[in-house]
Amino acid sequence: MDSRHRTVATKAFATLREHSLSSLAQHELERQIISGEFAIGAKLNEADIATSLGVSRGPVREAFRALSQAGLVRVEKNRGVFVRQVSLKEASEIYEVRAALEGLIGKLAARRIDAQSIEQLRALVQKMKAHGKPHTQRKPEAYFVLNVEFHDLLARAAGNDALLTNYRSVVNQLDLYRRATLSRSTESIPISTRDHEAIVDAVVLRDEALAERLMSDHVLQSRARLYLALGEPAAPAPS
Amino acid sequence: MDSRHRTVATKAFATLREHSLSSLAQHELERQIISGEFAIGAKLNEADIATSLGVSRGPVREAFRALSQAGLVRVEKNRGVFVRQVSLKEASEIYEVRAALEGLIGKLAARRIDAQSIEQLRALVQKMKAHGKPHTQRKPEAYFVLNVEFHDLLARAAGNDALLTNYRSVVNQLDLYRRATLSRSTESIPISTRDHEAIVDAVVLRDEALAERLMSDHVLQSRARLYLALGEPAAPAPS
DNA sequence: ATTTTGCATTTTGTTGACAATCTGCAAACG
DNA sequence: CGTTTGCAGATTGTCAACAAAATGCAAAAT
Repeated sequence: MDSRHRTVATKAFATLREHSLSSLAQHELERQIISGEFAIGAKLNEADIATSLGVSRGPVREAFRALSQAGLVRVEKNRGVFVRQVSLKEASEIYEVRAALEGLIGKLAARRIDAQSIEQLRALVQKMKAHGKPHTQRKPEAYFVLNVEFHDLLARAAGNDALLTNYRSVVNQLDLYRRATLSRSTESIPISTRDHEAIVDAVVLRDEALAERLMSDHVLQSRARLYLALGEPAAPAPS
Repeated sequence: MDSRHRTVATKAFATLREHSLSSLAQHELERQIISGEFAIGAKLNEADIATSLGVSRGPVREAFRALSQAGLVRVEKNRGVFVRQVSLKEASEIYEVRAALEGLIGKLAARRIDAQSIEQLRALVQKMKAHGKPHTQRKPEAYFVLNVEFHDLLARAAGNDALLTNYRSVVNQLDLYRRATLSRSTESIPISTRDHEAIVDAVVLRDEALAERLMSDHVLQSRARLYLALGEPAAPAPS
């Protein structure tokens, strides 16, 4: 037997041994929702999804329940499951929660980040800087990915699993709103990059209070830019 | 037919019309877990629970998935579902997240609380004060309930649904730890009551920064008292 | 022409049955 | 005596069938 094939088979075998079909379905659906393979508000048909995943409806229904609790889908009894629509008001509220969590991430990362993570942060900031230069016209989508990685790296560096879990859940829900409004491009790359450099500096200097404030403000400024881009009359009252 | 019976039947009918058996099972199991009807770490047998709820195993399995996402149970493939055990380390991390959320709750409540909620807050504080007086020996359990209501009332007054949802989830998970260690009595009623009065004052005066700081510190002091009661050598480094 | 009614189809909700896995214990083995 | 092996029972994982509800559409009624 070809060892390459045997390896693949072994991996699939190991995966099925430790994960149930429900959890596989849950993670695959989460990936598809976040990556945009389902439209916002789209109806998720149990039978179709079960067929496409090669399982029966039971595991799919279980996955739906978990995704509902995670805030990624909305369940209507006897009507179906839909990719969650996040309204502007909801997004604004979620941004406030995210700002509080990111503040804590900044504070804890400044306290606990290690040398390797600092290097990775700096490398990410350099890559993002390149995207800000006008002559190098690259995809804004690529910048968005780098930005997500920057924030997730800091969240991991904070060394608090409960915080990391809550943070990721909140970010996922905000992504639903961003996708619905195609407002990823409201990111102002030069401003965002300046923020990121200041944050890295504060973290490296172990200035917990500064890192906390910079992170929180960074998120609230994102929210403000969002309102501005939408031409909304007024953002929520400033703090 | 007795109108009293008809009313009961109508209510049950209406409930079944809008809620699926899975969501009913989910909420009932959540109630039982939080109220302590299941021991911490206890194994939840699908068939037994299905029988006791009068449904089949399907809806129970769906409820388990949601509860797992909510952090109330732990699922082990082919082994079963268990009431989540929260370790001291995890509890400490969750406390940090809660402090950040409560800080935001304080800030937003100071901004938006209405007169009625203020009255309810003050009534709760008065009730809690009565429990602190030595001559009136009442159950510490009763104080615990009032304390929960105080914090939940403030969380509602913050006027941010995403914040409220996250807050309640975090509090539920901390309750699992408190129950495991029987550490509800580590609450120092006089200190806690002084904190509460100061918080209400700050909120009523619309001092957002002060309310934010008081709420956050209040939670972190609870965590510190927890470490003290356990005789742990050192709480995490102060901020 | 618009609304309403009734029916066929589709989709979801729930259940019971079957397959796969784990657990506990006892017998066999070294 | 301790370890291993091999059942037998119990429990979980998955599936397919049935029941209940919603949807879409066409025919009938106003």
